[in-house]
Amino acid sequence: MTEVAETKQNRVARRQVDKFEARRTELAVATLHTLADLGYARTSLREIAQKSEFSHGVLHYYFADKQDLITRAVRQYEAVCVTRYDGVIAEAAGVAELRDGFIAEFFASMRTDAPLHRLWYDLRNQSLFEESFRADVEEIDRRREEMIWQVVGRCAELAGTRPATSSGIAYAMIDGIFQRGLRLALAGADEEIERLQDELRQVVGLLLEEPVPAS
Amino acid sequence: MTEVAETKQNRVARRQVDKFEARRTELAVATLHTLADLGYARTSLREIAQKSEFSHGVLHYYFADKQDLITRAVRQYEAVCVTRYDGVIAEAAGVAELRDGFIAEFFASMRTDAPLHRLWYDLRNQSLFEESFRADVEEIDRRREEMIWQVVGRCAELAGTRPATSSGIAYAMIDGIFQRGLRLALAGADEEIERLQDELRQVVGLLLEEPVPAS
DNA sequence: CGGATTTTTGGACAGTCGTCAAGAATTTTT
DNA sequence: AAAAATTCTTGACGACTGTCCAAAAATCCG
Repeated sequence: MTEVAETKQNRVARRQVDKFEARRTELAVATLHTLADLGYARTSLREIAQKSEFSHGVLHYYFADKQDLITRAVRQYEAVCVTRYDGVIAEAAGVAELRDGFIAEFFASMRTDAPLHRLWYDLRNQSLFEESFRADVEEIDRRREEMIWQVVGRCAELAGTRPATSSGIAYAMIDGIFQRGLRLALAGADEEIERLQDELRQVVGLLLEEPVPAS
Repeated sequence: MTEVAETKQNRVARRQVDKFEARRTELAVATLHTLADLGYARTSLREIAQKSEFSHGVLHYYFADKQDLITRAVRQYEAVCVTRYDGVIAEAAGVAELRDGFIAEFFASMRTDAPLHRLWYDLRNQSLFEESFRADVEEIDRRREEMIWQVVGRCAELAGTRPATSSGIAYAMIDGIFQRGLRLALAGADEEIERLQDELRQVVGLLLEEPVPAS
């Protein structure tokens, strides 16, 4: 009996926990949108609440403080951001296909999720001033580097050669290009983006060593 | 007589204007230091005044509002930042010398002026959220791109070849590498910086086309 | 249904912010 | 040295912030 009662209690407890967690992610999503719209400096709890369907007081029912809420939102972002090229990597059969698929995805997300990306760079920079996010930001940055490195590594594999640079440098350069594209996208400079896209194709070439001719 | 009196008035007026301008730059410097220390989000007028020898009220005597003050500080930054490689470019006699001089300067300023650089990236990102700085930021970014392009161009010249990329891409990639180095520097990861420095030498090579052998 | 629990609201709080203005302090001019 | 113009300080203002809490509302459960 006790056991049955306990499992029942457990079931109830679990359901409540799930509900609680669901609302937490719901509010974290609203937070992410607000941050993407206004930037870190201008985002207040009342603005966040206004983007959700609740009042500002509820945020302290589900989160300890603003820090806690934003940290959660940042982790939410990670899930979205780091699996972007997995499909292309798995499916592409040749270097050219992988390169072009990667670039297509690269620029598509640059345009579609522009506000979210500018938030990422905002938070990464913010973490250079405050300790608080640093751990999470560094974790996400590591994942992003891995992601890029998988693309470059697979490219090299398909081309029968090796990457010309280290993982860190490759990521740094491609990230720099992404930032530039993002700024162009937010400025609406479409034709310049076209040019950038063409040039990125060449850069991917630079990142691979010349294949050694079979002796 | 009237003319003499006028020139005297003019002299007085000019002296007052100069004094006024001198204090403005003095306060703009204090603003720049505060921004570099705290970041844009945390910088308040009272904090700025505390870093100067005046009280917070004086800021509104010399500047219309916070916007005005920060804009002035940003322009102050530009003057410091954009002439960094001029000496090396002018003096270097060969590719290797220019490349190594550039890289030395690159990493020296990354370490010495780390707080100022993280501020630059903070403001550049901030301008993606607010209209206000955008014009000034874009102007500075253009100057930075030119600066890098002069280095790459001169390298190519000395090597008897051409740059392998456009100005925009070269800047984007090198800027990405700088940001990575900056993050490492602020984290105190000295040995990783060493590695990055070595790798940058190779990257500069990648930015130049292979010299065409004389036919 | 009716009591217990969870969830949500909306206002109050202490603090900080940018801005401003009245007047003290200082410098300049006569 | 007196008068005039300037530079600077100080305190106040309204608005906004994160946080907290009492009470209303909604939900759950016997």
